[in-house]
Amino acid sequence: MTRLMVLGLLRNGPMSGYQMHQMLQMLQSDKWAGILPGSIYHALKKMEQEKFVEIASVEQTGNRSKAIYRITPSGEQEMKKLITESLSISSIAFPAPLYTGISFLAWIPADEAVAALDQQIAKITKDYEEMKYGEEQKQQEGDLPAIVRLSFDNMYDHYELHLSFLQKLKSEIVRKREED
Amino acid sequence: MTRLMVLGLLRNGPMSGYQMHQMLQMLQSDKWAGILPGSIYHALKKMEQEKFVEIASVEQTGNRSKAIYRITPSGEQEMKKLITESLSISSIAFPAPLYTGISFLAWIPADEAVAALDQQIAKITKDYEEMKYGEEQKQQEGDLPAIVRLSFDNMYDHYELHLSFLQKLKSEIVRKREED
DNA sequence: TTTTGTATAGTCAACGTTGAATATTATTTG
DNA sequence: CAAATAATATTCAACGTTGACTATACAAAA
Repeated sequence: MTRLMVLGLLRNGPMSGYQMHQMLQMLQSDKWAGILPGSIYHALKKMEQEKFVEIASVEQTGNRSKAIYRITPSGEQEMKKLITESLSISSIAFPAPLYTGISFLAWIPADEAVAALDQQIAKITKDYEEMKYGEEQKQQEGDLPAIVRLSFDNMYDHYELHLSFLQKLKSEIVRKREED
Repeated sequence: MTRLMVLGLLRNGPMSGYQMHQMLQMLQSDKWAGILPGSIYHALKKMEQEKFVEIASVEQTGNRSKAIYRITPSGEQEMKKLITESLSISSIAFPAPLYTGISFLAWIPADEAVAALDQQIAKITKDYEEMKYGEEQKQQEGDLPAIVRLSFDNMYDHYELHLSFLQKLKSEIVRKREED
């Protein structure tokens, strides 16, 4: 996934690893992709060996230098392969850490569980609102392509599904505590 | 997550790495947790060094031997810490590979994209049905605790949300192709 | 103008995951 | 009963991720 992201970004013109990192932050794709700088540089080094990318130039600023990478023809082939792959594999993702925690809920006091869930709810709610706000801004710069619209809506659906699940969990824990 | 799973399993009595692997498969938790044998053995070795688990005994079957691990008191403390952690961190998960593929959809022919999505739809549909079937079986062994019920329902919601998203994507790609 | 802070640009060791490989025992099939 | 197949039990090298660390350049404040 990191590899596809890197190749995809380079497909719109040469750039440095640092620029990629900045771009991912601007596009909010750090929210769902979570690609850290280290992974970008690693992917660049690796794909340079494999001849999928190459250094186009090295820009100097005083004593500091940055490497500008470019995608190669065989890199473009690889990119197409990765796109098809990423569409065909199962991308379904479950909140695995939460499920694991739930499996062993009985081993901690109900109060602690509720407090922990409240922390998560707060964090997700904040992310959700930031995303909604960030998108309203974009809305004003003309309307988005239908597919982008669909993807954003899907992200919102995920936030809503997850928040609703967390709330139900909390209620059930509280209900059960009252029961005893 | 692997660590919590391992400690949690050991909390119900000593067992071997191989038994853990089998148990995860039986509980369908391989569906959402996706913990491979290698990770289990690695976690056991690591946590043995950290004194969270220890070898309770070594069983021999002819020439082959298996190690039975047991959780230690400090392992139980660690487990509680990990439970709280897993409930408090943000567990929201997006279908990142799919989103990445979508971002670069324009670089492959629409037909290939649709074919790839169809593959994914087939796979997910199959998983979804297997899960539904597997659960009907359990249903008959008395009803499940409310929290388990909630978690299963959440898994179904995830399957349905994802399938619906994939269908919408397909439609939009087809619509756009017709448009030209 | 020096210091403080922040943006730029990247490296690297430690860590966990993956999947192929290994080796032994148990079971089925011809 | 021999051969093939499956189940048991684990190892390990290759790989990617993480996050802390380094180091330079630039801007702002004191």
